[in-house]
Parts: sequence; structure tokens; C-alpha cells
Amino acid sequence: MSSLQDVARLAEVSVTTASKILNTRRDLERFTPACIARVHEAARQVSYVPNFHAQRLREGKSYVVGVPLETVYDDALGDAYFSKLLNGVRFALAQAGYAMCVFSSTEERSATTQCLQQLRQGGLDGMVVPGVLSRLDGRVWSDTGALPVVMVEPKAPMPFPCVDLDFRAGIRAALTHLAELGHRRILWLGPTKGPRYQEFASTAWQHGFQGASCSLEFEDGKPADQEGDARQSCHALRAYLAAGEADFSAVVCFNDAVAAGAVRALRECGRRVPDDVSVVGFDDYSAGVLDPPLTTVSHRLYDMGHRAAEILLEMLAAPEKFEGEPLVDVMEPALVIRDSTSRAADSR
Amino acid sequence: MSSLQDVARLAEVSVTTASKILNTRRDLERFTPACIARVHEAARQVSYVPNFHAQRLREGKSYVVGVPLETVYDDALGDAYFSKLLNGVRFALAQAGYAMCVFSSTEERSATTQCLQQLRQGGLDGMVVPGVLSRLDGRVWSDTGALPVVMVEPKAPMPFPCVDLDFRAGIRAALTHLAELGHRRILWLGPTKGPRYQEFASTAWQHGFQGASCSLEFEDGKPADQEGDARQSCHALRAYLAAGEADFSAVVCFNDAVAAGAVRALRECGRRVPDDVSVVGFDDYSAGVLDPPLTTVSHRLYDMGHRAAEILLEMLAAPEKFEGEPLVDVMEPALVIRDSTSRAADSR
DNA sequence: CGGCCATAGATTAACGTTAATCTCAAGAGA
DNA sequence: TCTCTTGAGATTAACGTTAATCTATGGCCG
Repeated sequence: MSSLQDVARLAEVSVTTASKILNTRRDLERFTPACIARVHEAARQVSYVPNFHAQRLREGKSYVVGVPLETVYDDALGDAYFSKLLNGVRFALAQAGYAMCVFSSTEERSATTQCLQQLRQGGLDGMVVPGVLSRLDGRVWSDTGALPVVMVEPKAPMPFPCVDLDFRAGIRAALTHLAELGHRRILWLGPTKGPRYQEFASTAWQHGFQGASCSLEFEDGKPADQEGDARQSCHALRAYLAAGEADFSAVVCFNDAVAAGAVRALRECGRRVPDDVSVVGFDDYSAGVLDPPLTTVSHRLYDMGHRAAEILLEMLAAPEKFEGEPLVDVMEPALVIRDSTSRAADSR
Repeated sequence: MSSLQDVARLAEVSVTTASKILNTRRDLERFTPACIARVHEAARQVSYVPNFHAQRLREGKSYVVGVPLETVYDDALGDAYFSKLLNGVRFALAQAGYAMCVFSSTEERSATTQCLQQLRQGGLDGMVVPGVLSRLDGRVWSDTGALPVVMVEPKAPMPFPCVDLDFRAGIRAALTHLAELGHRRILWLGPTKGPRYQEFASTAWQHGFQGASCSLEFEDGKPADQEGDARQSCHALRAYLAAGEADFSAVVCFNDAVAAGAVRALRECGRRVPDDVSVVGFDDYSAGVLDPPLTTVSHRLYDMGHRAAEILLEMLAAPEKFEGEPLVDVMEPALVIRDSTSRAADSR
């Protein structure tokens, strides 16, 4: 590890001169070409690289943004959720020359706590918080009002800007799509009890789903267990069909895993997808690899992460613009049409 | 931002005293309780937090490890791959008090370049490199010999420790499982032309797969496009069956997406899975949500990431142990048995 | 009563960088 | 010849922390 001092000594100039020539490039016109060349040559010889922490300390800025990930979903759903979100954050930051630092919870301290600590210490310039997690540990958020933090979905009580998703618009898009295909009797399939329904979706789903004809509910199991979801929904729908209920030509599902279960149940009961029944998923985490590839409402997590990072960067550039009521940026989900929906049989 | 100076001024002690009492806690027995209390009270009043970069500069250590992610796979496969890998790295590091910083490529500079730069600058203590990517930009790796870097799969020519996966053992496990179920005629289904086959698996597959009776090849499309994989393998197997080839009771697939395509083709041709034909996937990225849930060879990426981080931490603690020939840590894949394999029909 | 030691801290120097100010010599202008 | 300017760089001080060394006071012992 060589420092400017080594360079300066070798080039027989002052440390400041070396700094100006090698790093800041200010007042370059004030040095003779010979001097500049000497400094560069010396830097090469001792293979000088500027010290990260010294520069950051001096500048009072880190160019790093933190993202806390509590251990909540350790499965394919969590993979998809966080991976897409983090990709969005990462690329937006990278474009602006920032790095992204991801924090995990340990036995002693939550990821959010660690992240907030480094933020206060100046090791991070800001923070993007997947909001699903932000409600864990409410006390962690005391005295954080003025910190540069952006939340992602759903809107939390903390007074930070937030990027949210309009679930209702997503469901509306699904219903509109089905209506255009001639479907009139639509079944809603998803958990309506259990922790997840409480947490995520209660009002959004309820309001968004008023257009459905009927709804089939099943008890939520472990939060976000995809295999479990698929099994639950398969059982529920199979029982429903076995009971002779068949007054629907399309199913809208809570997520892609539930949709996968629905497809399985329909098949087992001799209904073809999409020929006999159309199925729409939600999230677009696994929809592409299912059979048939699912029409689904995309969560657009990449875009949400990207947008959150953009907002954070704006906050860092101009904090005064973000005083007052915190910004809520609502994104529209996107309907991705694949092969699990088609024109209703009775409207062909 | 208050500093030790502010605290010291307010508590009427020297800066060093404040440092010892608040941060290092060395020589604490040498201060009167009254003094200690005064310093703590002052720290509270000015809400002191130690400065991150100043501490790191002083200590000459960052407690941050970098992971470069080049933009290679921007799809569900990439999500699963990197998410699981990063989770493993993250948790291992978090346990040891390290943070994980993820780098992305920008238009100008590759993620690896950025990461290496910060490593040399002392902003990072080490680096875990998903090896799939390390071969991009060979020149980037010149003059990096002594840096604390650990690679993950596959073994690259760079002289760093590496965590690798024994693909052959994975295939062997799949074949053994099928043999135990009475299968004798096994079809290998996967790309055998195109970039991916070249890159990943050529020798591993070829050697590992000698036990298969026959193999069906299709042209590789875009690297790692899951939907594409499923479509390709579905077409290939459908054509194969349509041509009257049916001399197999089990299929071992290149990855889960290929297996999904295989299941689809088999179904379309009236074969039930697993009753008529057993199917084994590879990777365990999406195997759980497919119908039927796939028996698959798990890539164990979480474990690989975890192990890589552990090795890196050992390197940081005792660099001298890692001189000489770089360590290669080979992990055994794990066979995950789900519902797509069953006893061969002709052996029941 | 002088020397010695422990107590309770303060002072100094250093980590590596940089902004602001300062110096010194040469040349220009009056 | 004397002042003024300009060029080319050096010095100083600062960012916030900490390890190593130093000082001053008081008590104890011989």
C-alpha cells in the first residue's frame, strides 16, 4: 500500500502536488509538463492507488447505498422478489457511480439496524428498504426522520418517500383482459385467511376484485411458501370442482404458484388450460417456465427498485425538494400475456 | 454530524479519552466513574456516532467484501442463481461482522473492474467472484495474483481458491436413483451444441453421462433463457417421440427448464409423468413449483456461496495458509427427490 | 523529606487525502 | 532600481479516529 507520500518523495514534489496531479486534477495548468510526468512516473513505480477511506473521509461522502434484507422468504419466491428488486436498485445506482451494499440479519442484530447504523456513521449515503420488511421491529425506526431513505412497497407509516404498486390496477387489468376475451364468470383464487393476506393484500385485493363473480378461499400456510401455495390452491380448487361447482370460465390467482396449483387441479379434472378455462397469475416470478406459460400480472420489481434508487439519488442531490409530505410514487403493474388465457368457449 | 471533538469539548476531557471511553473501551479502568459518565452524557447530548471512514482508515480495514455481478443472465435463471449464491455469501459474512457490497457493470466499466479497483484502494477487504463471469475480460485479471479473492464455479485459470461443484457426481446420483427405481433405459436431454454447452458442461456432462442409454441433442439458443430452454427441449422430445423413438423409461435433463419442456412433450404424447416416464431435472431453481414437482439435482448455490465466503474469511485471517497451489473445494450436489420419478413400469 | 510508584488523564503523532493559503524567484513595467 | 505580477509549487490545517508516549498530582515508604 503506497500513499501519496511515497509518490511525492520519489518525484521530489510535495504531497499536495501529487494529489492534484494524480487525483483531483485541479490547477493542472500550474505545473510544468516535466513535473507532471515525474509524478506520474513515480506513481507508476510505487503502483500508487488512492486510499478509499481517506478520500471518503475527506469528502464526507461514501457513494454507497445500503439495502437491508431481513430473512423472511428463503425460497424461490424470495429469490425472485429480492433478486429483481436488487437488480433494479443496483443498475440505477451503478449508472450514477454508487455501489450497493446489502445487509443481512445476524443472530444479534437485524439487517435494518446494521444498515441504519452505517448510514448514521457516514458509511452509507442512503438506504433503499424493501417495505415488506420495514414493519418488523418498529422501534428500529425511531429517530430516523431526516435520513435519506426510500421505501419500496407497501406504503409504511414511516415518513419516507415510497415506491408502491397499484395492485387494484393490476387486478383490473387482468379482469379487463378476460372480459375482452369474452369471459363473464370469473373465479378468484387465493388465501383469504392467514398472515399473508392480512399483510399484503387485504384491501387492495378486496377492492380490486369486485369484478369477480365468485371467490374461493383457502387458509394461508407458511408465509410465502411457493410449493405450499401450489398445493393448497390445487386442493382447494379440486374440492371445489368435485363439489360440482363449475360456473366459471376463468380464474384469477393470488400469485403464480397459486395459478400453477390451479392449472394442476383443472387438468386433473379434465379441463384444458386455456381451451376450457383461462388462468391468470400474479407476480411473474415463475410464470414463464410453467406449463402452459402463464398470462400474469407482473409485479415489475426491477422497475420498482430502479425507481426507488432514482428517487434516493434525487434526495441526495437535492434534499430540500423532499421536505414536507413524503412522495409516494405509484407504479402500474403490467399484464404479461402468455398462453394460459384464450377466448371464452361460449363466446367463440 | 458530531465528532469526538464535540464530545470532548462538552465533557471537558481530551479527544483520546472520549475515544477510549466511547469506542475502543481500552484502559477503561483508568478513568473515574464520574469522568466516564460525563463523557457518555456528552455523547448522548450531541448524539455522537463514530465516523465510519475515519475508523476504517485508522484500522486499515473495511469489513466489506465485494461481489461483482456482470450482466449475463437477466431472467429467472439468473435470479435464482445469483440470489441463492448471494444469500450464502451474505449470511456467512454477516456472521463474521462483514458487509457485502454488490457491483454492477455500467456502460463504461465492468463490475469486476470496479470491484477490483475498490479492493486495491482498500475499500474492500476481499472479493467473491461468481466464476461463470470471471472469464469475461481476461485482461482485467492481470496483476491480481496476491489479492484476497475466492471464485465460485467453475474452476478458472486465475490462481485463486475456488469452490466448485462436482457435476459428474450429480449426474451419477441421478442415474443411481433411477437405477434403484428399476430404470434401465435412460435418455439424456440437453443442448450439446451452442455456447452454453461449451462453457459449462462439456466434459463434465460427457463423462458423467456415460451411463445413459441414448441422448437427444438440440441446438442451444440464447445462453440461459429458461423459456427458450423449455420450448427447445419440448420440440426436440416431441419430434423424437413422433419419430417413433420410445425406448426409454426415464429422462435426465440439463436443467429444470429443459425438464419442464420434457414433461410437456411427454404429456402431449400421452405419457404420464412419473407413471410412464420418470424425469429428473438439474439445478433446483424452479423444480419445486413445476407440475409435477420435479426430482432434481440441486446446484446447492447457497452452500457454495457460504463456503466461498468462509474461505475468504480464512484468507483474511491467515493469508499465509493460502500460499502455494490454490485450494479447490469441491462440493457434492444433492439429489432432491420429489414427484417426477417413480419405479419403472416394467419392474413393478 | 526525597524518591518511587500508581492514578488519571493529556499530548503527540499518525492513518491518507485535500482546500486554502503562503512562498519564492523570475520577469515586466514605470 | 523598485514595485508588481505571475508562475510553480510548498506549507498549513483539516477530515475523525487511535496507539504510544508523556505529565501532573498525590500517596507511601524508608
